[in-house]
Amino acid sequence: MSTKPAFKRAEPDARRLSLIEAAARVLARGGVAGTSVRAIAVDAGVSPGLVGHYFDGIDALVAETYAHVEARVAETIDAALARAGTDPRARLNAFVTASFAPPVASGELLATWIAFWSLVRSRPAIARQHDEQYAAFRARLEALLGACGAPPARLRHAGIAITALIDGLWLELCLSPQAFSADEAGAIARTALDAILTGQ
Amino acid sequence: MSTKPAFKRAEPDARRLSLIEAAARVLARGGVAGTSVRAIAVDAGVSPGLVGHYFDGIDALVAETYAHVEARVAETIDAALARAGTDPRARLNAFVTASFAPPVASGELLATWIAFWSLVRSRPAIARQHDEQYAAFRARLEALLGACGAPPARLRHAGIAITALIDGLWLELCLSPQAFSADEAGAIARTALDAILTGQ
DNA sequence: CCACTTGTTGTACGATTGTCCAACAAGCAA
DNA sequence: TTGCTTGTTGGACAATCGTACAACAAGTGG
Repeated sequence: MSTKPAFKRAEPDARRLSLIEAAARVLARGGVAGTSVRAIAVDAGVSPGLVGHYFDGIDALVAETYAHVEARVAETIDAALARAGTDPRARLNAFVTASFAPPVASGELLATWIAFWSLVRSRPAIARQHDEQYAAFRARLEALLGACGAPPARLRHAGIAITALIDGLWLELCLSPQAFSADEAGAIARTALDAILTGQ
Repeated sequence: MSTKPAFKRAEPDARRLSLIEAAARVLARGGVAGTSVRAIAVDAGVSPGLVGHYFDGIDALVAETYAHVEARVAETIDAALARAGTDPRARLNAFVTASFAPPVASGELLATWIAFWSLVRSRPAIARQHDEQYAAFRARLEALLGACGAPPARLRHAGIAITALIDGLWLELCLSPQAFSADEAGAIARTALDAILTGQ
Protein backbone atom coordinates (compact mmCIF):
# COMPACT_ATOMS: atom_id res chain seq x y z
CA MET A 1 0.00 0.00 0.00
CA SER A 2 1.15 3.54 -0.67
CA THR A 3 1.50 6.27 1.97
CA LYS A 4 -0.57 9.31 1.26
CA PRO A 5 1.40 12.43 0.38
CA ALA A 6 1.93 14.95 3.18
CA PHE A 7 1.05 17.69 0.75
CA LYS A 8 0.54 18.16 -2.93
CA ARG A 9 2.50 20.52 -5.10
CA ALA A 10 0.45 23.02 -6.96
CA GLU A 11 1.18 24.83 -10.15
CA PRO A 12 2.74 28.12 -9.05
CA ASP A 13 0.07 30.28 -10.68
CA ALA A 14 -2.72 28.20 -9.20
CA ARG A 15 -1.16 28.38 -5.75
CA ARG A 16 -0.76 32.13 -5.99
CA LEU A 17 -4.37 32.45 -7.00
CA SER A 18 -5.58 30.25 -4.16
CA LEU A 19 -3.68 32.42 -1.68
CA ILE A 20 -5.15 35.58 -3.17
CA GLU A 21 -8.65 34.15 -2.99
CA ALA A 22 -8.04 33.04 0.59
CA ALA A 23 -6.92 36.57 1.43
CA ALA A 24 -10.11 37.96 -0.09
CA ARG A 25 -12.22 35.56 1.94
CA VAL A 26 -10.42 36.35 5.19
CA LEU A 27 -10.75 40.08 4.57
CA ALA A 28 -14.45 39.65 3.82
CA ARG A 29 -15.01 37.55 6.92
CA GLY A 30 -12.96 39.27 9.59
CA GLY A 31 -12.17 42.69 8.22
CA VAL A 32 -8.78 44.32 8.34
CA ALA A 33 -8.26 43.56 12.03
CA GLY A 34 -8.92 39.85 11.51
CA THR A 35 -6.53 39.45 8.63
CA SER A 36 -3.04 38.04 9.08
CA VAL A 37 -0.59 35.79 7.32
CA ARG A 38 -1.62 32.93 9.57
CA ALA A 39 -5.34 33.39 9.07
CA ILE A 40 -4.87 33.47 5.31
CA ALA A 41 -2.69 30.36 5.38
CA VAL A 42 -5.26 28.47 7.44
CA ASP A 43 -8.03 29.46 5.03
CA ALA A 44 -5.95 28.35 2.07
CA GLY A 45 -5.13 25.04 3.80
CA VAL A 46 -1.46 25.80 3.65
CA SER A 47 1.50 26.43 5.91
CA PRO A 48 2.04 30.06 6.96
CA GLY A 49 5.57 30.02 5.58
CA LEU A 50 4.25 29.54 2.08
CA VAL A 51 2.83 33.04 1.96
CA GLY A 52 6.32 34.49 2.14
CA HIS A 53 7.39 32.17 -0.64
CA TYR A 54 4.92 33.70 -3.10
CA PHE A 55 4.62 37.29 -1.97
CA ASP A 56 7.01 39.98 -0.80
CA GLY A 57 5.30 40.50 2.51
CA ILE A 58 1.65 40.74 3.36
CA ASP A 59 1.26 44.22 1.90
CA ALA A 60 2.08 42.86 -1.52
CA LEU A 61 -0.51 40.14 -1.02
CA VAL A 62 -3.12 42.72 -0.07
CA ALA A 63 -2.26 44.74 -3.16
CA GLU A 64 -2.61 41.70 -5.43
CA THR A 65 -5.83 40.75 -3.69
CA TYR A 66 -7.21 44.21 -4.40
CA ALA A 67 -6.23 43.92 -8.05
CA HIS A 68 -7.83 40.50 -8.29
CA VAL A 69 -11.06 41.54 -6.60
CA GLU A 70 -11.38 44.62 -8.76
CA ALA A 71 -10.83 42.46 -11.83
CA ARG A 72 -13.71 40.26 -10.71
CA VAL A 73 -15.81 43.38 -10.24
CA ALA A 74 -14.94 44.46 -13.76
CA GLU A 75 -15.96 41.06 -15.06
CA THR A 76 -19.30 41.29 -13.26
CA ILE A 77 -19.95 44.68 -14.78
CA ASP A 78 -18.84 43.53 -18.22
CA ALA A 79 -21.31 40.66 -18.00
CA ALA A 80 -24.05 43.15 -17.16
CA LEU A 81 -23.02 45.30 -20.13
CA ALA A 82 -23.16 42.31 -22.44
CA ARG A 83 -26.62 41.46 -21.14
CA ALA A 84 -27.73 45.03 -21.84
CA GLY A 85 -27.16 44.70 -25.56
CA THR A 86 -25.81 47.40 -27.84
CA ASP A 87 -27.81 50.51 -26.98
CA PRO A 88 -25.27 52.88 -25.43
CA ARG A 89 -27.63 54.32 -22.85
CA ALA A 90 -28.88 50.90 -21.83
CA ARG A 91 -25.28 49.86 -21.30
CA LEU A 92 -24.66 52.87 -19.11
CA ASN A 93 -27.72 52.05 -17.05
CA ALA A 94 -26.56 48.48 -16.70
CA PHE A 95 -23.20 49.75 -15.50
CA VAL A 96 -24.66 51.67 -12.59
CA THR A 97 -27.22 49.01 -11.72
CA ALA A 98 -24.52 46.36 -11.51
CA SER A 99 -22.37 48.67 -9.39
CA PHE A 100 -24.96 48.86 -6.65
CA ALA A 101 -26.00 45.20 -6.51
CA PRO A 102 -24.20 42.30 -4.89
CA PRO A 103 -21.58 41.06 -5.32
CA VAL A 104 -20.14 44.45 -6.29
CA ALA A 105 -21.77 46.46 -3.53
CA SER A 106 -21.37 44.40 -0.39
CA GLY A 107 -19.84 44.92 2.98
CA GLU A 108 -17.57 41.95 2.36
CA LEU A 109 -15.77 43.66 -0.51
CA LEU A 110 -15.32 46.84 1.44
CA ALA A 111 -12.70 45.34 3.74
CA THR A 112 -10.42 44.64 0.78
CA TRP A 113 -10.77 48.22 -0.41
CA ILE A 114 -10.08 49.62 3.06
CA ALA A 115 -7.02 47.43 3.53
CA PHE A 116 -5.72 48.64 0.19
CA TRP A 117 -6.49 52.29 0.79
CA SER A 118 -4.65 52.16 4.10
CA LEU A 119 -1.46 51.35 2.19
CA VAL A 120 -1.75 53.97 -0.55
CA ARG A 121 -0.19 56.89 1.28
CA SER A 122 2.84 55.09 2.67
CA ARG A 123 3.72 52.78 -0.23
CA PRO A 124 4.62 54.52 -3.49
CA ALA A 125 4.23 51.33 -5.52
CA ILE A 126 0.73 50.85 -4.18
CA ALA A 127 -0.09 54.49 -4.84
CA ARG A 128 0.91 53.90 -8.45
CA GLN A 129 -1.26 50.80 -8.63
CA HIS A 130 -4.20 52.75 -7.28
CA ASP A 131 -3.71 55.50 -9.84
CA GLU A 132 -3.67 52.95 -12.65
CA GLN A 133 -6.79 51.13 -11.50
CA TYR A 134 -8.64 54.39 -10.92
CA ALA A 135 -7.65 55.61 -14.38
CA ALA A 136 -8.79 52.35 -15.95
CA PHE A 137 -12.15 52.53 -14.20
CA ARG A 138 -12.68 56.11 -15.29
CA ALA A 139 -11.55 55.42 -18.85
CA ARG A 140 -14.11 52.68 -19.19
CA LEU A 141 -16.82 54.98 -17.94
CA GLU A 142 -15.71 57.75 -20.29
CA ALA A 143 -15.91 55.36 -23.23
CA LEU A 144 -19.50 54.51 -22.33
CA LEU A 145 -20.33 58.19 -21.91
CA GLY A 146 -18.74 59.02 -25.24
CA ALA A 147 -20.79 56.32 -26.94
CA CYS A 148 -23.89 58.04 -25.58
CA GLY A 149 -22.93 61.23 -27.35
CA ALA A 150 -21.31 63.16 -24.55
CA PRO A 151 -19.23 65.93 -26.12
CA PRO A 152 -15.50 65.09 -26.03
CA ALA A 153 -14.73 68.44 -24.44
CA ARG A 154 -16.82 67.53 -21.43
CA LEU A 155 -15.83 63.87 -21.30
CA ARG A 156 -13.12 64.31 -18.69
CA HIS A 157 -15.28 66.14 -16.19
CA ALA A 158 -18.22 63.86 -16.88
CA GLY A 159 -16.06 60.81 -16.25
CA ILE A 160 -14.68 62.19 -12.99
CA ALA A 161 -18.17 63.17 -11.86
CA ILE A 162 -19.89 59.87 -12.56
CA THR A 163 -16.97 57.89 -11.16
CA ALA A 164 -17.09 59.91 -7.95
CA LEU A 165 -20.85 59.63 -7.70
CA ILE A 166 -20.77 55.87 -8.14
CA ASP A 167 -17.91 55.53 -5.67
CA GLY A 168 -19.65 57.66 -3.07
CA LEU A 169 -22.95 55.81 -3.42
CA TRP A 170 -21.18 52.46 -3.39
CA LEU A 171 -19.19 53.32 -0.29
CA GLU A 172 -22.21 54.44 1.67
CA LEU A 173 -24.18 51.45 0.48
CA CYS A 174 -21.47 49.18 1.89
CA LEU A 175 -21.04 51.12 5.15
CA SER A 176 -24.71 51.54 6.08
CA PRO A 177 -27.00 49.57 3.78
CA GLN A 178 -30.11 50.93 5.46
CA ALA A 179 -29.44 54.60 4.72
CA PHE A 180 -30.81 54.18 1.19
CA SER A 181 -31.50 51.28 -1.13
CA ALA A 182 -29.64 49.99 -4.15
CA ASP A 183 -32.64 50.98 -6.24
CA GLU A 184 -32.43 54.53 -4.98
CA ALA A 185 -28.73 54.63 -5.72
CA GLY A 186 -29.44 53.43 -9.25
CA ALA A 187 -32.18 56.01 -9.75
CA ILE A 188 -29.91 58.78 -8.49
CA ALA A 189 -27.10 57.74 -10.80
CA ARG A 190 -29.41 57.52 -13.81
CA THR A 191 -30.75 60.99 -13.07
CA ALA A 192 -27.20 62.30 -12.99
CA LEU A 193 -26.51 60.58 -16.31
CA ASP A 194 -29.59 62.21 -17.81
CA ALA A 195 -28.39 65.61 -16.71
CA ILE A 196 -24.90 65.08 -18.06
CA LEU A 197 -25.94 63.56 -21.37
CA THR A 198 -28.62 66.15 -22.04
CA GLY A 199 -26.01 68.84 -21.62
CA GLN A 200 -27.00 72.00 -19.86
CA MET B 1 14.27 74.68 46.48
CA SER B 2 11.25 72.71 45.35
CA THR B 3 11.43 69.42 43.46
CA LYS B 4 9.72 69.58 40.12
CA PRO B 5 6.57 67.47 39.83
CA ALA B 6 6.93 64.13 38.04
CA PHE B 7 3.74 64.89 36.16
CA LYS B 8 0.91 67.35 36.26
CA ARG B 9 -2.72 66.48 36.66
CA ALA B 10 -4.96 67.71 33.93
CA GLU B 11 -8.61 68.43 33.98
CA PRO B 12 -10.26 65.22 32.77
CA ASP B 13 -11.91 66.81 29.74
CA ALA B 14 -8.69 68.54 28.72
CA ARG B 15 -6.74 65.31 29.06
CA ARG B 16 -9.25 63.40 26.99
CA LEU B 17 -9.06 66.06 24.32
CA SER B 18 -5.27 66.02 24.27
CA LEU B 19 -5.33 62.24 23.78
CA ILE B 20 -7.84 62.55 20.96
CA GLU B 21 -5.75 65.21 19.26
CA ALA B 22 -2.64 63.08 19.69
CA ALA B 23 -4.46 60.16 18.07
CA ALA B 24 -5.42 62.38 15.14
CA ARG B 25 -1.81 63.50 14.71
CA VAL B 26 -0.44 59.95 14.87
CA LEU B 27 -3.01 58.73 12.36
CA ALA B 28 -2.15 61.62 10.07
CA ARG B 29 1.57 61.00 10.37
CA GLY B 30 1.87 57.23 10.23
CA GLY B 31 -1.41 55.98 8.89
CA VAL B 32 -3.35 53.11 10.33
CA ALA B 33 -0.33 50.80 10.47
CA GLY B 34 1.71 53.31 12.45
CA THR B 35 -0.93 53.91 15.07
CA SER B 36 -0.86 52.21 18.47
CA VAL B 37 -1.62 53.00 22.06
CA ARG B 38 2.06 53.56 22.73
CA ALA B 39 2.60 55.86 19.76
CA ILE B 40 -0.38 57.97 20.80
CA ALA B 41 0.83 58.13 24.40
CA VAL B 42 4.28 59.26 23.31
CA ASP B 43 2.78 61.96 21.10
CA ALA B 44 0.59 63.16 23.95
CA GLY B 45 3.58 63.16 26.32
CA VAL B 46 1.87 60.70 28.60
CA SER B 47 2.22 57.18 29.91
CA PRO B 48 0.69 54.42 27.78
CA GLY B 49 -1.40 53.22 30.66
CA LEU B 50 -3.32 56.49 30.73
CA VAL B 51 -5.05 55.72 27.45
CA GLY B 52 -6.87 52.82 29.06
CA HIS B 53 -7.88 55.08 31.90
CA TYR B 54 -9.82 57.40 29.61
CA PHE B 55 -11.02 55.13 26.83
CA ASP B 56 -12.51 51.65 26.64
CA GLY B 57 -9.82 50.29 24.38
CA ILE B 58 -8.18 51.80 21.35
CA ASP B 59 -11.20 51.27 19.13
CA ALA B 60 -13.20 53.64 21.30
CA LEU B 61 -10.38 56.18 21.04
CA VAL B 62 -10.41 55.88 17.26
CA ALA B 63 -14.17 56.36 17.22
CA GLU B 64 -13.94 59.49 19.36
CA THR B 65 -11.08 60.77 17.25
CA TYR B 66 -13.23 60.39 14.15
CA ALA B 67 -16.08 62.26 15.81
CA HIS B 68 -13.72 65.03 16.86
CA VAL B 69 -12.06 65.37 13.47
CA GLU B 70 -15.40 65.44 11.69
CA ALA B 71 -16.57 68.12 14.11
CA ARG B 72 -13.52 70.19 13.17
CA VAL B 73 -14.36 69.63 9.51
CA ALA B 74 -17.89 70.83 10.18
CA GLU B 75 -16.51 73.94 11.86
CA THR B 76 -14.27 74.66 8.89
CA ILE B 77 -17.22 74.37 6.53
CA ASP B 78 -19.43 76.46 8.79
CA ALA B 79 -16.80 79.18 8.76
CA ALA B 80 -16.79 79.07 4.96
CA LEU B 81 -20.58 79.32 4.93
CA ALA B 82 -20.48 82.34 7.23
CA ARG B 83 -17.92 83.98 4.97
CA ALA B 84 -20.20 83.35 1.99
CA GLY B 85 -22.99 85.54 3.38
CA THR B 86 -26.67 84.90 3.10
CA ASP B 87 -27.27 84.04 -0.55
CA PRO B 88 -28.32 80.37 -0.50
CA ARG B 89 -26.52 79.43 -3.68
CA ALA B 90 -23.34 81.20 -2.62
CA ARG B 91 -23.45 79.21 0.60
CA LEU B 92 -23.81 75.99 -1.31
CA ASN B 93 -20.86 76.89 -3.48
CA ALA B 94 -18.82 77.70 -0.40
CA PHE B 95 -19.74 74.31 1.03
CA VAL B 96 -18.26 72.39 -1.87
CA THR B 97 -15.24 74.64 -2.23
CA ALA B 98 -14.35 74.17 1.42
CA SER B 99 -14.83 70.43 1.09
CA PHE B 100 -12.10 70.14 -1.51
CA ALA B 101 -9.50 72.43 0.04
CA PRO B 102 -7.13 71.74 2.90
CA PRO B 103 -7.53 71.05 5.72
CA VAL B 104 -10.71 69.16 4.81
CA ALA B 105 -9.36 67.40 1.75
CA SER B 106 -5.94 66.14 2.74
CA GLY B 107 -4.22 62.81 2.87
CA GLU B 108 -3.65 63.29 6.58
CA LEU B 109 -7.34 63.25 7.38
CA LEU B 110 -7.92 60.18 5.28
CA ALA B 111 -6.14 57.88 7.72
CA THR B 112 -8.63 58.75 10.45
CA TRP B 113 -11.52 57.98 8.14
CA ILE B 114 -10.00 54.67 7.06
CA ALA B 115 -9.30 53.61 10.62
CA PHE B 116 -12.90 54.39 11.49
CA TRP B 117 -14.39 52.69 8.45
CA SER B 118 -12.44 49.54 9.23
CA LEU B 119 -14.38 49.25 12.51
CA VAL B 120 -17.87 49.92 11.16
CA ARG B 121 -18.73 46.41 10.08
CA SER B 122 -17.58 44.57 13.20
CA ARG B 123 -18.62 47.02 15.91
CA PRO B 124 -22.35 47.72 16.11
CA ALA B 125 -21.85 50.79 18.29
CA ILE B 126 -19.48 52.26 15.74
CA ALA B 127 -21.87 51.41 12.93
CA ARG B 128 -24.51 53.40 14.79
CA GLN B 129 -22.14 56.31 15.20
CA HIS B 130 -21.37 56.26 11.49
CA ASP B 131 -25.05 56.27 10.61
CA GLU B 132 -25.63 59.28 12.85
CA GLN B 133 -22.72 61.29 11.48
CA TYR B 134 -23.65 60.47 7.90
CA ALA B 135 -27.26 61.48 8.56
CA ALA B 136 -26.12 64.75 10.11
CA PHE B 137 -23.88 65.55 7.17
CA ARG B 138 -26.66 64.83 4.70
CA ALA B 139 -29.24 66.77 6.71
CA ARG B 140 -27.06 69.83 6.64
CA LEU B 141 -26.65 69.54 2.90
CA GLU B 142 -30.38 69.03 2.42
CA ALA B 143 -31.08 72.19 4.40
CA LEU B 144 -28.79 74.16 2.11
CA LEU B 145 -30.40 72.61 -0.96
CA GLY B 146 -33.86 73.39 0.37
CA ALA B 147 -32.87 77.00 0.92
CA CYS B 148 -31.93 77.15 -2.74
CA GLY B 149 -35.44 76.16 -3.71
CA ALA B 150 -35.01 72.48 -4.32
CA PRO B 151 -38.48 70.91 -4.23
CA PRO B 152 -39.06 69.03 -0.96
CA ALA B 153 -40.14 65.92 -2.84
CA ARG B 154 -36.70 65.69 -4.41
CA LEU B 155 -34.74 66.77 -1.39
CA ARG B 156 -33.92 63.29 -0.19
CA HIS B 157 -32.47 62.08 -3.47
CA ALA B 158 -30.71 65.38 -4.05
CA GLY B 159 -29.09 65.17 -0.63
CA ILE B 160 -27.94 61.60 -1.17
CA ALA B 161 -26.59 62.47 -4.60
CA ILE B 162 -24.61 65.54 -3.62
CA THR B 163 -23.30 63.87 -0.47
CA ALA B 164 -22.10 60.90 -2.51
CA LEU B 165 -20.57 63.13 -5.16
CA ILE B 166 -18.68 65.19 -2.59
CA ASP B 167 -17.55 62.06 -0.77
CA GLY B 168 -16.34 60.41 -3.96
CA LEU B 169 -14.47 63.47 -5.13
CA TRP B 170 -13.02 64.06 -1.69
CA LEU B 171 -11.86 60.45 -1.39
CA GLU B 172 -10.11 60.45 -4.75
CA LEU B 173 -8.61 63.84 -4.04
CA CYS B 174 -7.06 62.41 -0.88
CA LEU B 175 -5.93 59.14 -2.45
CA SER B 176 -4.36 60.51 -5.62
CA PRO B 177 -4.16 64.29 -5.60
CA GLN B 178 -2.75 64.41 -9.11
CA ALA B 179 -5.70 62.73 -10.83
CA PHE B 180 -7.63 65.99 -10.84
CA SER B 181 -7.41 69.31 -9.02
CA ALA B 182 -9.47 70.75 -6.21
CA ASP B 183 -10.68 73.41 -8.65
CA GLU B 184 -11.91 70.74 -11.02
CA ALA B 185 -13.68 68.97 -8.19
CA GLY B 186 -15.35 72.24 -7.23
CA ALA B 187 -16.41 72.93 -10.80
CA ILE B 188 -17.83 69.43 -11.16
CA ALA B 189 -19.79 69.73 -7.94
CA ARG B 190 -21.17 73.16 -8.90
CA THR B 191 -22.27 71.80 -12.26
CA ALA B 192 -24.10 69.00 -10.48
CA LEU B 193 -25.74 71.55 -8.20
CA ASP B 194 -26.87 73.56 -11.22
CA ALA B 195 -28.45 70.48 -12.73
CA ILE B 196 -30.22 69.52 -9.53
CA LEU B 197 -31.46 73.00 -8.66
CA THR B 198 -32.63 73.76 -12.17
CA GLY B 199 -34.76 70.64 -12.06
CA GLN B 200 -34.76 68.46 -15.12
C1' DC C 1 16.39 3.56 -9.07
C1' DC C 2 18.92 7.69 -8.21
C1' DA C 3 19.94 12.55 -8.01
C1' DC C 4 18.17 17.14 -8.17
C1' DT C 5 15.25 20.92 -7.99
C1' DT C 6 12.06 23.40 -5.44
C1' DG C 7 7.42 23.71 -3.44
C1' DT C 8 6.18 23.12 1.28
C1' DT C 9 6.33 22.54 6.16
C1' DG C 10 6.79 23.88 10.86
C1' DT C 11 8.93 26.33 14.05
C1' DA C 12 11.69 29.76 16.15
C1' DC C 13 12.59 34.49 16.47
C1' DG C 14 12.33 39.33 17.89
C1' DA C 15 9.27 42.95 17.79
C1' DT C 16 4.98 44.84 18.83
C1' DT C 17 0.38 44.64 20.06
C1' DG C 18 -3.65 45.93 23.71
C1' DT C 19 -4.70 45.42 28.31
C1' DC C 20 -4.08 45.14 33.14
C1' DC C 21 -2.62 46.56 37.74
C1' DA C 22 0.08 47.62 41.88
C1' DA C 23 2.62 51.47 43.32
C1' DC C 24 3.30 56.34 43.38
C1' DA C 25 2.24 61.17 43.88
C1' DA C 26 -0.41 65.46 42.88
C1' DG C 27 -3.72 68.31 44.63
C1' DC C 28 -7.66 69.23 47.43
C1' DA C 29 -10.19 69.10 51.89
C1' DA C 30 -10.05 69.28 56.66
C1' DT D 1 0.24 69.75 58.43
C1' DT D 2 -2.48 65.19 57.71
C1' DG D 3 -5.43 62.36 55.19
C1' DC D 4 -7.82 61.00 51.06
C1' DT D 5 -9.09 60.71 46.42
C1' DT D 6 -7.68 59.62 42.03
C1' DG D 7 -4.97 60.95 37.93
C1' DT D 8 -0.76 58.93 36.51
C1' DT D 9 3.13 56.00 36.01
C1' DG D 10 5.71 52.20 34.23
C1' DG D 11 6.34 47.71 33.72
C1' DA D 12 4.43 42.94 33.43
C1' DC D 13 1.63 40.05 30.80
C1' DA D 14 -0.09 36.90 27.27
C1' DA D 15 -1.17 37.06 22.68
C1' DT D 16 -0.16 37.95 18.08
C1' DC D 17 2.23 39.95 14.57
C1' DG D 18 5.45 39.32 10.00
C1' DT D 19 9.49 37.18 8.67
C1' DA D 20 13.33 33.93 8.21
C1' DC D 21 15.17 29.51 7.74
C1' DA D 22 16.61 24.71 8.14
C1' DA D 23 14.58 20.36 7.22
C1' DC D 24 11.59 17.51 4.56
C1' DA D 25 9.37 15.60 0.58
C1' DA D 26 7.01 15.71 -4.04
C1' DG D 27 7.68 15.45 -8.61
C1' DT D 28 10.73 15.45 -12.65
C1' DG D 29 14.62 14.19 -15.59
C1' DG D 30 18.13 11.15 -15.98
